[in-house]
Amino acid sequence: MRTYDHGALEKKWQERWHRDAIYKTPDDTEREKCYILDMFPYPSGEGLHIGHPKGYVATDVYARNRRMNGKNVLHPMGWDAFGLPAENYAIKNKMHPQVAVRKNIKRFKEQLARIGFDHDWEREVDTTDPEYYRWTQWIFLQLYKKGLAYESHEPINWCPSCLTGLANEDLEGNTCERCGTLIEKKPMRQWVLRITEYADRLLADLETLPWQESVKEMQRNWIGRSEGAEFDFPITGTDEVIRVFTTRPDTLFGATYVVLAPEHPSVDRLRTAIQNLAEVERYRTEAAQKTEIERTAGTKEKTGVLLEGVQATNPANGESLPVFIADYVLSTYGTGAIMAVPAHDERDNAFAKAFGVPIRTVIQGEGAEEDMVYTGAGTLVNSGPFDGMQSEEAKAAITKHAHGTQVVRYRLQDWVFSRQRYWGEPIPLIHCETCGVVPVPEADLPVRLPDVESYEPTGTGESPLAGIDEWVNTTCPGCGGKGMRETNTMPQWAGSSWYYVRYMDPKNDTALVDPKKEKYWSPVDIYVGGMEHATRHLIYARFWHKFLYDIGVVYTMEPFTKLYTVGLVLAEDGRKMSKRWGNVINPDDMVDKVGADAFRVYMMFMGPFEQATAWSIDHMAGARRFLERVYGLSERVAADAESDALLRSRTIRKVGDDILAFNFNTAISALMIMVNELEKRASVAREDMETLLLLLAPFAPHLTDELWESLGHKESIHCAAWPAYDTTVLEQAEITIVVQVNGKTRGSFTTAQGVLKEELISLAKEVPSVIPHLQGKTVRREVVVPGRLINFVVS
RNA sequence: GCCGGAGUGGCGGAAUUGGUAGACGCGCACGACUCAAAAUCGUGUCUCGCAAGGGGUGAGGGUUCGAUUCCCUCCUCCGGCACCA
Repeated sequence: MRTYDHGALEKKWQERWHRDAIYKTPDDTEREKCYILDMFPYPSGEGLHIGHPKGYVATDVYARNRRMNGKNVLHPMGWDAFGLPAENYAIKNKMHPQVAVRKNIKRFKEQLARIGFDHDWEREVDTTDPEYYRWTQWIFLQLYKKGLAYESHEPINWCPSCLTGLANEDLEGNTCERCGTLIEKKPMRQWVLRITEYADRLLADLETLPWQESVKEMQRNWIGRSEGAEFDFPITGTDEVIRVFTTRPDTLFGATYVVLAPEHPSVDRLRTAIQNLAEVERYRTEAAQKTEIERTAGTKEKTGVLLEGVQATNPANGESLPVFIADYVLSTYGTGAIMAVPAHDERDNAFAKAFGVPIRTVIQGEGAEEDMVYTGAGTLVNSGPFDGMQSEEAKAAITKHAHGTQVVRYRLQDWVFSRQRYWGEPIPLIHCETCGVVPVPEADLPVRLPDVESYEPTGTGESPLAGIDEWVNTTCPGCGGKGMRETNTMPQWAGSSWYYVRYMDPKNDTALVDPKKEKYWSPVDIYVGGMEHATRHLIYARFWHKFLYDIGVVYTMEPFTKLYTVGLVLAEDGRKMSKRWGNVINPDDMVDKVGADAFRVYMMFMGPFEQATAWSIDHMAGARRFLERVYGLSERVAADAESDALLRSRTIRKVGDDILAFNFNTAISALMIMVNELEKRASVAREDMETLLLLLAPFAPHLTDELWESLGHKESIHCAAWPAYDTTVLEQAEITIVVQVNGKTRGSFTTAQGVLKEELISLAKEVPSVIPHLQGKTVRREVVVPGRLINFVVS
């Protein structure tokens, strides 16, 4: 008996697949395509994490199955290599980030190769390759030209540890997602993308996507749509008008004061009217520094300052109202100003009680309790001509009456797109004293990232690029005069926002993508990656895709049709893997131990793909044992063995359906059942064995190719056709009918399919274990479920 | 607080539209092989009961001939958003 030496066997097949280029993406566009994509990895210095291969094995299995089914498969891989970790790694190890990235990519590739993936490496992309980021810059220029990229000096999130500005999406609460440091608000010059312009489409088109509900819901929450109205509250004795946003125009008569966010620009314009200016300024300064910390501490205690001498007029009833500034009103949401209705809003209520402002009930609702702030809808009271009206109706009526405007507001904020760090795509703009901001001509792209002596962030609000005079100083493309290059770089999320397009046409140097190729391959049919990208990468990519659609570069509204999120691989102790716990599992060690095939089979068998599951060395050993048994079976193949068409057909159907539905664990279970069956026999029919190998090939590509060859095949099993199941055989198979009496199972019998109801009933009554339960009883009802069961209701 | 997802043996987990709960694997027990062990193979493995039979899918109610699946109330865990007006 031969031995299953996975080391030598896997090496042999990996080399042969490479030699024969069997995974090369076909050029012809006649056949049906399948574009299956992994979220490409960040090539960190740590090497491959165990979570990576789980997703990659799934797409690999799927891709192999599709290829065997005759589809043109695009299953590429690449590197998302710009960004902070590479830069920090480079700083720490005193090497150029590009050198560090190349080194890490090499390591990742070796690790991936050992697991036997079917990626087409001719289409590899690397976001740090100037030929790649040339097009990232090109997209930025198009955004700029359409007015969707703008320069701003607003206060933004600043990480005092990473020394860069961040987008809202880069925060975890009030801390930096990367390093956990508390975020500060810092006014600085920055480039911002107008993603809010696409908020409505990003939200609406979610409905067209067959994604899992949780991801869609996360995006809905992130975008945060609310319908309401805006009203103008004029300030007495000035030209100033405060515009407020509310979702409850029906409560307008209950407004007893107005609150502005501390940063609200009206405060500056009202300086002469404000009698307690010193106090106001003190509060504003405090708020600017303290807000974030206080919010983290979780105190909801209301603070604020009355603007003495300032009165606002309620547009509904002409009432004169006091005006406050308070940090519970956010400058970034709505208009940065609210009308406060303490009777029907928890926060306004708390503030009003703390500051002694009157509280006026204007809504009476069912279930309203004493001492509780009623925030529901109801019947209007104390609302002049609108008394007695219902909330819904009153919203429109009062909006009209008080000359308000119906508006829709989003929680989503524009995408802060500049980073004050070295390792990113340079933003392709030039500042000129006469022409202002001028885009770099497209012919001059890429604007290459120059070498620099120190990659360390400066912390000054400028990137290290600002220190390279010979790079910064250039000629203005507009007037030919003196120009200075933009020194901010793009965030890590830029390159990953369109890479799936590049794979379709990776070598194109005259256009972002050849329209013919884009039309053929787009959209991505299956996209697989981590849940953590739900409100970042997946929103950014959808935004850029819609923009590319608008400018006619791509032809679909959405980039990714199906989305599967990889469930976390936990450590054996059930906790997250972490160096701190010392419970990290290294994929290389596992592959050494049991081989890539057993590793792959285990990863797919460990549980439902999208669910978090703890690693188990024992369970992985079980996967290895399973493959040993397949190996053993192959030595029992005999010409005179009886084949089992029913077993084959059942397994073919189950495995095929399960792979397409991403139910890999039950697919493997079906293969195990087949092996169990075949093992009962003294010898195995060639046809049965070949079917087993074909079905197992996507999961265990090396072993199956070896055994396939040993059966005399010259061509790789991965170029063979997926077997078809025989419908007739399945239809002619006997089925088991369960017999119940009063809903309790009392027996079963087997019969041919399609037997008439009457005959089934008489067969059921004759089942020995059923007879005693019917004796002396009257059958009141006979429930017959075709092909499944019969239930006698007796008394 | 709002929203989404999930609770099934000792463990990972299976169960078409409501139709034999616990497939498959791990572990464990016993047996075979062995001087012995490992490996391998065989048998058993939700629970109470000698058995017939009863109970059982987080808890309690309901609908139904029949509920892990549908409805109501509640508990627990995971994830997202959260002073968003």
